Amino acid sequence: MTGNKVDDQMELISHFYPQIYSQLAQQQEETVKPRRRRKKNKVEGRNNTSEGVMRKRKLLSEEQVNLLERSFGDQHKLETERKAKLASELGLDPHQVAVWFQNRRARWKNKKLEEEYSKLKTQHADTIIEKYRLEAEVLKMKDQLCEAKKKIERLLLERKIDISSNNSPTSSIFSMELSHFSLGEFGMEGQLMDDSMLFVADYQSNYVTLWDN
DNA sequence: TAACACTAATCC
DNA sequence: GGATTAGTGTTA
Repeated sequence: MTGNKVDDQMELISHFYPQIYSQLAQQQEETVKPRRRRKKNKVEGRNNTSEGVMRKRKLLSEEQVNLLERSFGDQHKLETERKAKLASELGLDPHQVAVWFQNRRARWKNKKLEEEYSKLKTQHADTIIEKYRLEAEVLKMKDQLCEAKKKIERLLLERKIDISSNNSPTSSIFSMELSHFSLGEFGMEGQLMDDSMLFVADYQSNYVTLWDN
């Protein structure tokens, strides 16, 4: 029952977190050894229960469980002294108290494991969402870059046309002004160094070569 | 020998 | 069928 759940969790971890999975798998390999199965309907040992006789499971009272829970809340480990004290307080066999603590620790561990797993699952989902958001942002920025390039090309074309058609002294001043241009809508400013090289400053004033023919 | 993992048996 | 109690084998 519990084993299958853990197997499912391991499968998911192996899918989403291969690195973590390999670590866990290694830990499991180191700790889990093959065990022999217990035969069915053979209750023996303590209380002189005879072979083949069905075991009667005695449910603990609410009061007993409450005290055990409080004690477990204080400390998960059960020392011999505390076990004897609890057993006498509850009117139980010290072995029963030990078994109860053993089972309680197992439940606590399972719960912790499930919590850890669901935390990992949430983190994974958040990471996927962030990945998609960043991918969309990259696409948007690529579009912006493409538009900026088009605009710059138009400006360069206009400049060339101006230079060739207007050879007056003012044309050089005009071209100087044109060599520095603004692409405010793209959050950029550009500086044309010559006909083939262009530098663009972004918001942080980091100059990058936009293209270099 | 206690703690643990696994399992069966039982209860609800 | 899930939760609980308890038996069994292994390990440190």
